[in-house]
Amino acid sequence: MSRSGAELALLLLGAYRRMVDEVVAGLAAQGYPDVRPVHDFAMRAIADGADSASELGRRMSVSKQAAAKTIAVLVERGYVDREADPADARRKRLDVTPLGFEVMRAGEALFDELRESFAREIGASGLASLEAALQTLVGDSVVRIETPGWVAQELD
Amino acid sequence: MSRSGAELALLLLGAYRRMVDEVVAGLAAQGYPDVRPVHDFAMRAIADGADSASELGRRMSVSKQAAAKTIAVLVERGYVDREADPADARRKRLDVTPLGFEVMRAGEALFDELRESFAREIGASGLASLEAALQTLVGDSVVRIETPGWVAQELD
DNA sequence: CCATCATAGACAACATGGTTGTCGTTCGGT
DNA sequence: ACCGAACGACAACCATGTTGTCTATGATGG
Repeated sequence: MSRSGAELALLLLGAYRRMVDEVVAGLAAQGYPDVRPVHDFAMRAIADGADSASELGRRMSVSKQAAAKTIAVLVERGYVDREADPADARRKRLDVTPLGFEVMRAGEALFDELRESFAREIGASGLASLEAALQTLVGDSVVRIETPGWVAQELD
Repeated sequence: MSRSGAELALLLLGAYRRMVDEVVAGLAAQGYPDVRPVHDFAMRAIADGADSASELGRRMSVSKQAAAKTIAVLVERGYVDREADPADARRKRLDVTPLGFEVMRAGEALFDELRESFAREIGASGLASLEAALQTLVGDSVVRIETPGWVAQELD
């Protein structure tokens, strides 16, 4: 084996960074500046039913305080709406705004374009085996991230 | 195409995180707590001739101030030595200590073990195609990171 | 020889994205 | 009616980066 394990890690990180950097740059070019991956991720979770900061924190495996900071950014940019929950005075209900959905759609489109350009570079079958290999290696951890019935962690 | 571009990005990130998390945990178990990837990277650069904070910053594409903070951590933990440069009173010469080399060796071994366990999971040929595909996708960006004759950027 | 410019590093302020801990308020189950 | 659990707010802190400013030193060219 000529390649080292550390190089493999750098390759994985490099490929991820290439995707994320291009999508962030693409969104910025479309008038959505400074949209970080965590913002997109949080909006998806909110759209998917995480309607409170505590719930969002559980889904993203971060503390509710960290989730609240992310939410504050999204609210400030108009991507998420935050209003009192009539049914529970402790909660502030969260909703993704039309603008937020715009960003999510634009991000998805950019990611998909990027994936298609990958397919052109390494071939459709090459991409399929790449994804299959990665799926085997990461096991179900990606699935776990997207599982709606999130397993609550020890945070808070 | 059933899979989305965003999922591909998550897979790449997940695989990277799996490697890094296991190596960090392994190093901690061997008595090197809190060694972050950036620490290993910085030590490699220092061992490779980046003997000042400014030079290290250039090689890692971060500001010299950020490099100096990383160096401060490494010095405090005894992984790097820092002493006045007799030939240039502005500089503080950097050297990786024997303890630092121990950490680097341990990290390499853990990364290589992990890569071998990947080979068991997806086969040696599967790993080879994975690496080839990633190399194609990232282009020369990884090479650029390791290039000794680093292209100075606009930082500072 | 010396004026000027570039560089090294120290220090401060700040941003981002996390963490813990504490607290008041509200909800819900016994 | 109570008490525990949960929500959100607030503060303090950490890690890792950024700028910007400053001093000391080195290098270069007239």
